[in-house]
Amino acid sequence: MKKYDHKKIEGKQQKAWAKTKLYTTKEDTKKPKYYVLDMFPYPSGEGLHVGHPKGYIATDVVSRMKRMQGFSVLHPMGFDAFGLPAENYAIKMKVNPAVAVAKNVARYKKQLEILGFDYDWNREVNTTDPAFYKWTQWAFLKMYEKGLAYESSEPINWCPSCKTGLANEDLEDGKCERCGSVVEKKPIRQWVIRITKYADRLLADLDALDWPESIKESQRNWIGRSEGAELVFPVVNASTKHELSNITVFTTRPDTLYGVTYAVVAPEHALLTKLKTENPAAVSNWAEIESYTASAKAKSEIDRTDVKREKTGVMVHGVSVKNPITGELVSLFVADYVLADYGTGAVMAVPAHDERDFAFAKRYGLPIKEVILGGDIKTGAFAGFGTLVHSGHFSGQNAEVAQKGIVSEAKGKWVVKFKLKDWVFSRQRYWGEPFPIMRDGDVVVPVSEKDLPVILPKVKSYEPSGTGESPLATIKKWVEVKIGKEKSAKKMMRETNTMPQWAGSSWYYLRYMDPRNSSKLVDPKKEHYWNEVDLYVGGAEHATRHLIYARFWHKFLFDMGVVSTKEPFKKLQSVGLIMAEDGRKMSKRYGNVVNPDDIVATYGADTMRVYEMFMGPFDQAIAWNTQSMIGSRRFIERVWRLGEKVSTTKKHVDTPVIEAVLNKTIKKVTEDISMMRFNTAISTLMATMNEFEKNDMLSRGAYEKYLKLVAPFAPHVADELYAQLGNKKSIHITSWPICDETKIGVEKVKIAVQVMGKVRGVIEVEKDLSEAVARELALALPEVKKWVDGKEIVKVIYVPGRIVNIVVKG
RNA sequence: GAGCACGUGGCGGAAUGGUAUACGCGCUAGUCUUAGGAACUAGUUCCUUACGGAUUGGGGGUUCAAGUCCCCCCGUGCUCACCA
Repeated sequence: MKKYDHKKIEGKQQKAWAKTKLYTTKEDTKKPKYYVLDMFPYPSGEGLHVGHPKGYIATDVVSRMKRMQGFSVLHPMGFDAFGLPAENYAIKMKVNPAVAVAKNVARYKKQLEILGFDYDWNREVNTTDPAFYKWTQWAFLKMYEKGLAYESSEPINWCPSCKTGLANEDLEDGKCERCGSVVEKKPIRQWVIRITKYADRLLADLDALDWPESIKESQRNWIGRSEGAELVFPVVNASTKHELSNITVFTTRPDTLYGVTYAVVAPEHALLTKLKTENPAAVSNWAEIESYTASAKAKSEIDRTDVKREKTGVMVHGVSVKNPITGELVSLFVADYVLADYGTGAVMAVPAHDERDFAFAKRYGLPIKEVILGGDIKTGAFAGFGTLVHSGHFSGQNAEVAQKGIVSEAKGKWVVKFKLKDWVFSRQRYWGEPFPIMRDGDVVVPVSEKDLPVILPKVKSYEPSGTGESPLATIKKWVEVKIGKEKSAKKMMRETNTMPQWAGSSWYYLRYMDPRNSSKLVDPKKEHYWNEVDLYVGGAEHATRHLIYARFWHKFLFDMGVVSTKEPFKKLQSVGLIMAEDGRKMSKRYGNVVNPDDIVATYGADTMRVYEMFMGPFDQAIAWNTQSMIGSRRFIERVWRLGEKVSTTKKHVDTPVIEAVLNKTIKKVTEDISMMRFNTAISTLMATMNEFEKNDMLSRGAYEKYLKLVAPFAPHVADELYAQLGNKKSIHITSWPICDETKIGVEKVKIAVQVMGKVRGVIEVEKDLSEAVARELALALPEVKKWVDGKEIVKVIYVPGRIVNIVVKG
């Protein structure tokens, strides 16, 4: 037998697979389908490091097994390339983003190809391809038609360095996720998507998904549903008691209404401007108030929401607010611990039972009135539900029970609020999908469907202007559109903002089903065939951004009748990060990056694949260790050498022990791959190898079955060895072995004999041995006798195939 | 501060409530080799000369039996964080 030469084998097999179009996917209605999807990469200038392919290897393993199990498998790959990272990179390298992206994509593709994945490259998509983004624009157009996309000039997060507005989801600790700059609040005209309209569905449909609980929990947290009451507090002139206006507060604890000792509005609250215009004389300290609101607004989000900061605020002198249930007048404050964009921007303060109100009241010497017995404010933001006191005729009732009555008596209404904000959808940058929107003066005119796509023009200068307009605004030829041919034709102006990076990735998985369709986003027949994504694998960092946007986009398309499922991704699996050997993140900055090209050259793609699946539990973060990888290489070499032990005579029959081991391995490996427990699948294959090596000869049939189990992990060497046995067909399109349970059962098992729970001996018996015989055998063991003699046997527990436990007394 | 994970040899880790430490790395000894390495063979949780004992972050509990279930504490990681 020749020496194992990974370079030769891997090159040869990859060529053969391409030549025979082994992985070309078809909608085969005679087969069940399986759609397994990777989160497509964002091709950066640095190329892939060994951590990136971990998830791709996993989907490759699953897809190969599924194919062998008779499924028609869709396992596609594409590239997400619009947006800030590509654009900032292009600016830095002084090249056009389109050129940089094409180069990076080519490099990524090459790096992926040498790993021997079974992607059907005929279905490749790229979000920056006009044939693709035509449908991103189309969906936006439909959202606009349905009133889900609207223009707004509310202050939004603005990154001063990237010179663009950002969505809430794009922030990390109040900083720009891309460049780390502290984000400012700035009023910018922008397109916003009413994702909040889907908040309840996004929340409710989570329950049925087969996703990691932690990711579902993050989404619930992000959507942040809370039920509570809106209560109206009249605002009155403090001396005349004359009603000037009113504020609506939102509270989840209306049962504490009797404990309200003051009220607070956010610095941005409309009441202040309203009072200033309508009743300026009612308030005596405008200067103080205005200086406070101005400084609050000037603060960055990060400063303003710092929990450790002491709470500040200013009393609004001259006005009081009236408790809607007691008629009591309490003072009004402006304070920035109340957020303008949550609830109603105004709260009723109950310092006795709310931690934040308590801190504020203590600082400003405000009254604290207890209304719930046993409500310890130190235990959390809110008191528990105890018995009400000092609460009028509600006193003595359970607080939770009393809520309803209090709300109705205060003439409040029950409402549901969400933390989720509408999606700020425009960026003042060049490298993104243009909006299919024009303007005739102030009137918004959507581009008609037949004129899609609106192609992103080539520009000389694509640096951001910082003015709130994108660089597209400077291209007069593109911005001005003539409607009609005659000289008097109307001139319209194109929208010059572009869409955010997350637009294309919100629906790309649908395009793989029908990537070249120019008349439809996806053909309904194909959509019906592939249906939802059966398995989606990617990083947990997308929990609250991509995975929320994509679910929203999908639900919208469902409402439009474009897709037939309510949810896009049936099962989600997170992939754990691969860290560098030093335990830090792999980064050029630290100089600790391991390049897969080098690993493949030295050890081979099969070794790298096996190693990454063997390292540890798939969803756990783990440090790379090149030294440890040698074990995977040895394993492959042992599989290779095992070929020498394979019997050439057809008559060879395996021993019952070998048959049992093989069938158990088939069962375990099949289960483990299905459950993404790749590390134990491989350890089982290794243990099986140890058993095989103890034997003199192995039948060809047994070896072939074993090779099939190895094939998803090490596809090149498995196919090569399979061919060396004289097979003409690729191993990857043969059928997956099935476990023969009858071959497992006959085997004798070693079971432990315990005395008082401590193992004292072992007996080798038939699996279904009767209790009486087991007891007799166990008690006959000298090492057991030693511990039992002279003592009374209280009872004997026998679990067939597992254990005998003798309980003694004395 | 809240939520969610998690804590097992020198290291990565395995274990439907049923022989803890599978599998792999490393290490030790041996074979082969001019040598080194590679490869192969054997050994490798700890204490003890041995008999035996101890052991899954610490403490308690349930059970014939606990790494696994329950309670308390300590530690680590991730996510969210003034959401009324």
